[in-house]
Amino acid sequence: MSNISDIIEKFILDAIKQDSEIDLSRNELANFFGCSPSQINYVLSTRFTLDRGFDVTSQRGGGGYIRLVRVNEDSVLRTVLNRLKEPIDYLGAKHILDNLVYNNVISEEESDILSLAVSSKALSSPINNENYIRSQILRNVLVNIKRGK
Amino acid sequence: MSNISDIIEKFILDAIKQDSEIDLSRNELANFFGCSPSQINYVLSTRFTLDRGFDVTSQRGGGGYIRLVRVNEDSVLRTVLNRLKEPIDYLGAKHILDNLVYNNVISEEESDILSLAVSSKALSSPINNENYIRSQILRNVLVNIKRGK
DNA sequence: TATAATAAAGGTCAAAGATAGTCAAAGTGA
DNA sequence: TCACTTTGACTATCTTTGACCTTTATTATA
Repeated sequence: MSNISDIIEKFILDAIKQDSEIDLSRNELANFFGCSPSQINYVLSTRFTLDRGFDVTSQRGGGGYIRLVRVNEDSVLRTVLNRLKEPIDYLGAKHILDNLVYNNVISEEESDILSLAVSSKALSSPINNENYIRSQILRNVLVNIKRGK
Repeated sequence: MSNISDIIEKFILDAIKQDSEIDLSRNELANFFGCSPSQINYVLSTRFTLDRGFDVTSQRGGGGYIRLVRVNEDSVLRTVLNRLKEPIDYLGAKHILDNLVYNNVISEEESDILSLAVSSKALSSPINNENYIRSQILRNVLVNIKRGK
């Protein structure tokens, strides 16, 4: 039970008990616990996952940080998230969105935007390039959102 | 966190909150914040871009200045759609979304959703499969959507 | 007055610094 | 053995600085 990862996990869990969002310094933590910095990544990636209700973002460079956010868990949402571990086609996604609107998890406007964002037109791409797909999604949403208003 | 660039950014944002156009002195600013003058250029070029709705002009020589202007609302969407003909990284997208919110083209909620939808986490993918990316996007959005501000 | 020198801005870019991320290999314990 | 942990070398990203460059205004001088 006394492996460093568990100890670090407890430490972080304790820190995020009060606030639902905290900023960590990878190097400071590693230093504090006398471990390698990548150990912090290990702890985060094995214990602070989406499945367990955590979201991690970070920034490098001077003043960099690791931001940990505790995510809300709702039973409808949990079911949906489970389904979304698998690939899903547009129609399936649409059904899920309708369902979420019905259950007041998201609003109709939010659903509209999301369905544009995940339409085939937005996502089908000859090349697997993140930046390329990103601009395609935004373009698709923005072009169509104007029509709707 | 505490990197000077963020602090300077806040300072300038605050200054331009009242007037939609301000003149800055590079040297004075650098002096005030105790940083190198070129740091000011760094802040301007990374944070006060056209994508974010700012236009920067300047004059050298005695009595020189840096003029910051918020761009005209009408041209915003056109500029953005034009920009989106090219691939775009996450930070660029975020800037565009902020700008669209500022100009009332989309709401803050819509921006929040979209920025989750096009985050690196949502889009980075080992395989170029539409359905796979779709579920990833939705998952990423839904997991984070409930954190009320 | 016209021109040349100097001063007073701001611009550029590459290197150094400061973080964080990745991945594979080695270690550990049930 | 096998899964989990730990480490370190290498990579990626963002920030900060400084040396050198360009432009413009002002002052000195022929």
